[in-house]
Amino acid sequence: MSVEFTILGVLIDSPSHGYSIKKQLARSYSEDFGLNDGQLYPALARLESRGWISMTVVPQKSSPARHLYRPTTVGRRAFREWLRRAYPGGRPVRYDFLLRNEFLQKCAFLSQLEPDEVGMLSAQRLSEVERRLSDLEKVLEKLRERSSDPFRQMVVEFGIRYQRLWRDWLFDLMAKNEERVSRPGLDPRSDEIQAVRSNHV
Amino acid sequence: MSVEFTILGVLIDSPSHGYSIKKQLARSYSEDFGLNDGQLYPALARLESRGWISMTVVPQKSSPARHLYRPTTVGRRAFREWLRRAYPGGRPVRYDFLLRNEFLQKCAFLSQLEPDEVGMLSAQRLSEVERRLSDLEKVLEKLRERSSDPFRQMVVEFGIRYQRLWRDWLFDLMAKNEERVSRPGLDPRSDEIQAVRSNHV
DNA sequence: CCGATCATGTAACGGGTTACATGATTTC
DNA sequence: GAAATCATGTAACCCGTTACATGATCGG
Repeated sequence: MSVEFTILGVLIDSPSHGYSIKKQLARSYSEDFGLNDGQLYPALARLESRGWISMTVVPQKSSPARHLYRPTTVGRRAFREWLRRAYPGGRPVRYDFLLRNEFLQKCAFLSQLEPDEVGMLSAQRLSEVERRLSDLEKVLEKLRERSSDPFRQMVVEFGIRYQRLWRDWLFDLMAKNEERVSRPGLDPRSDEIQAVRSNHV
Repeated sequence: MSVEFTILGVLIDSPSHGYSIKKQLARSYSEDFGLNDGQLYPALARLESRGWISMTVVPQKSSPARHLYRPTTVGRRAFREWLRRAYPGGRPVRYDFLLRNEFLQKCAFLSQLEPDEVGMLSAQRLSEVERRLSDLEKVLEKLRERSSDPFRQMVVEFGIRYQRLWRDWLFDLMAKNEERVSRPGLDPRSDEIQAVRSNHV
């Protein structure tokens, strides 16, 4: 269900073909928003079979024909319902941090590694974060120049703040890791031993 | 692959049975880390069939027998390799914000709704965020009392900062939304019309 | 007696990821 | 001549989610 609505939304903004949807998303949210083909084309097919969009073939001279998709009335209605729909009361919206992020997953077990190994992993992650941060900052600037939809700007703004959160947090992590070096005491595996000794359950 | 390593890591800390793994994770990361049964038990089976863990049945008086899992030597080695493994150079680590989060997905299209509808959705999301924030703060406090692994504390710390990011960002979003009320000008659908008029591609 | 807790799983479905397959045109 | 861009898709695999299925004990 998830990516489908984004695609539908883009089509409501302006009818277009698969390849162009990809481009639009990359342009508004950074290249890393890589909507892959194996997701895009089947999603379009599903939307069509559900009657939410309809397709016309537009032949091109000197390049494969485009499949131009347009939202139907039913599709527009479904989209608006989705937009308005609040999350039904109790539903927890599962862990939206931690999972899906390998670094955080690893973090929980980092005391098993030597401090310098931890340092290397963190440094690597940091450089990735900074690359993304500058990407997104450029994207936001462009959106501002075009004075595009303020809510879309806010989405990118979120991304920027998210990268900054990572950056600051990584600095703190590295500091914690340094502390471990200066105060040795515990060798990397001591936690494990303690835990095993302590019990199960 | 993803949850499997977390499970394996927990088993390396201390051998235990499925149900207890669930509990441990809930305890260290908040109840919202709901590792569901349909994920947990098959994952254990896969880990076993791969030879990374081994199982012994431990009968209980007055409750179903426990299946106690222990990491094997191969399993420990695989885990350490995973821990140490840096993300192979180029791999982009797809969009880790925006997707998987319905609210952000919706945000991109929020100008299609009336300001008060946007207000309601944001307020709802905000209350969810605050609930989580206080949950996680309690978790962190407990971890500190037990003076548990500093890296695990950092994971929860990340979660807290993440919720705070959401909170602050939602305030800004609500402010932007208010601005829209005071300066009417654009009716909710004007963007759509502009876009359609402007062109496709 | 009811609901929570302990304890195990399976089945069906949907969706994301990667890789494969094709082929013309444009740019360096 | 090679690589990128435009343009479409399919197939296989893995994984996550939800719901179903079972059953005993314990506390209120």
